[in-house]
Amino acid sequence: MWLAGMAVNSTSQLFKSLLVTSELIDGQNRGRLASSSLYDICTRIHRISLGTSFWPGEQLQHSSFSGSAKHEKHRNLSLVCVSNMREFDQTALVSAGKYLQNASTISEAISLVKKHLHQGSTIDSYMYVDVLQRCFKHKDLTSVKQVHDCILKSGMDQNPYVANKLMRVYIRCGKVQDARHVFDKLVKKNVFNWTTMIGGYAEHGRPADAIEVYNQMRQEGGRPNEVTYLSILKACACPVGLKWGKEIHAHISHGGFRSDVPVQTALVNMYAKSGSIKDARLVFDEMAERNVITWNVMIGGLAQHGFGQEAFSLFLQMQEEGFVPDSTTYLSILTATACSSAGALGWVKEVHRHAVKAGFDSDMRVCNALVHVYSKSGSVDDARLVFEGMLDRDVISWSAMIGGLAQNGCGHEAFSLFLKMQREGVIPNVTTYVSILTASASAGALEWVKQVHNHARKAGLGSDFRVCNALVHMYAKSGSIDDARLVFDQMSVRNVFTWNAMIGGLAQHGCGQEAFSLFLRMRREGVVPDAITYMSILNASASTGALGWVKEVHRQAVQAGLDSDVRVGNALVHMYCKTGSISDARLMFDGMVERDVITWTAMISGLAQNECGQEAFSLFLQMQREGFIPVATTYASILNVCTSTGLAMVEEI
DNA sequence: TTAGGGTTAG
Repeated sequence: MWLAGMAVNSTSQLFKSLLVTSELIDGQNRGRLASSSLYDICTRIHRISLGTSFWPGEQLQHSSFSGSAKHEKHRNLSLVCVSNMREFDQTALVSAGKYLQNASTISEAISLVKKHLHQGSTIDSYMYVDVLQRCFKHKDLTSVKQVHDCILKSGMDQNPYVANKLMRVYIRCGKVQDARHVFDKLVKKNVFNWTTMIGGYAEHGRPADAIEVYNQMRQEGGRPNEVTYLSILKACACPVGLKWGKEIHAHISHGGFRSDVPVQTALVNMYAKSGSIKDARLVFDEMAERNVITWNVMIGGLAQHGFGQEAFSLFLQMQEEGFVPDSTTYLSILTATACSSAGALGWVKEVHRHAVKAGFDSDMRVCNALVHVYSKSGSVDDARLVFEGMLDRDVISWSAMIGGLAQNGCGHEAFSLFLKMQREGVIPNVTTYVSILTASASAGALEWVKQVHNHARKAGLGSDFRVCNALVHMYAKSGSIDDARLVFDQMSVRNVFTWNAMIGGLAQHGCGQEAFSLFLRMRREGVVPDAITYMSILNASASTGALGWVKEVHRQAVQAGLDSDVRVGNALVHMYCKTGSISDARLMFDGMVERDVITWTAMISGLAQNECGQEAFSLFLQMQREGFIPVATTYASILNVCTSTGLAMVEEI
């Protein structure tokens, strides 16, 4: 038996060799011993005596072994070592990684690990990291569990590398709780372990847990590094994360990371995603150095907040400053929200021109975004042009085009494309079905809705609640309230959207009583109504004409705190007018904090229909004084007043 | 060996 180049035949020799080994391990001599042997020895010593983290530099200090052999701790150490050394052979000293080189599959690698374990040979951290990396690649949870079992059996669960890789794999497989379990069991945690756990929570949208770990790290004296900050900032990049994000910002400033470009970029991103675009811009403007990612984050943040024009200016500015936009820059600027703003089409075309010039017109993701954005900004022709020019298309391309057509009143064409995509071998997913089923109502839609429903059933998506929600909505919209009800009744999981779609559908079909009873059932089943529910149920009152119902729903909306929602308010004004209580309508109208053109039109037409022509006309003037632009319905209402009463205001209008 | 800032359909 050889250890650190010495023959080991007795307890005393073993102990001597351990002393030499520890010297070799220590400091600059570390390199003299083959690393595989070193780790093998360390693993054994660790298993025997230390029970905590075993990084040689930390645990196997020279001094740990330099005391008298008579010392009980060392004596025990030696004795246990001896018993384990019986199983110790030269082959185990060969780097474990080499064993796995021949394993082509995960199961082969695991079999080798198990064989090793069974023979009592040492499995070093490299071997575990190697096999765990294979599990990571394939997101193979069953294999991870088997490897974890081996790790526990060989006592390697305290190895920081092994534990860290194990945590990462669990996180990748969606088992954050299992990662947390490994993490909690770690007696000594290094910055990698802390960061991995924080990053895991960030990846799974759990900011509160990430913050808890981050705070624990600081309390226990851990020092976050730049990667820790990147991870915790990612976790806080959501609306609830803002308050914590601000605290971390202060830690970063005090911790000397003010000029770290990735950390500062992550700060910009955190502020943008948590809703404080002003703070994002502040950090961005103060940065002395930036890179393409920094620009992309700021541009994307502005675009998502609806500041399309500003995003576009920044896009030009970055190029003036010598930065070359990449595909992400184009994706960031072409985000949906930005393009819903008025006048977006102009600069979308401008971005498109830039993308063509820069050669990104063949990038599938950029083209997908363009199809989406053109559809959103109302130019389905441009969307079609981009789509047709694409050499490669994935399910996103097809879904974006289908959704764009559906929303722009081309339901039939959307359906044809839906059939074509399948002919070309692309399998529709939930989004494709939802996209096509959110089409605007059109004549003859029912037939193809039924066919889409059939396809969904065949694809095994017939009971997916997102698809069913869209089906309820679309059946109701295309005229078959019975089919909508059939889908609704067969659903095992329903959310507020499901109830809203059904209640809204019934309301539109003049089934007020049925809508009301469904509204009551929804509440009995513990589903909390939202603004849309109240809006729908108020519309249902139109068919019942019952003022009592409107007042009751109004009372409940107040209780739920939703009466201040402009959509609910509009429906209340409208319904009070419809049921003949113009005084209640006016009371509601006057008390509204926020009004839009619909509010004004509802009140004006209510007054007009209830023979209050003069009042309607003065409200019509007031509306314009307050900066609201009347729409066709507003004019129709007010012109009705003029014709019926003979008021000489027509010219003024 | 172990952690890592931005990214398209609904």
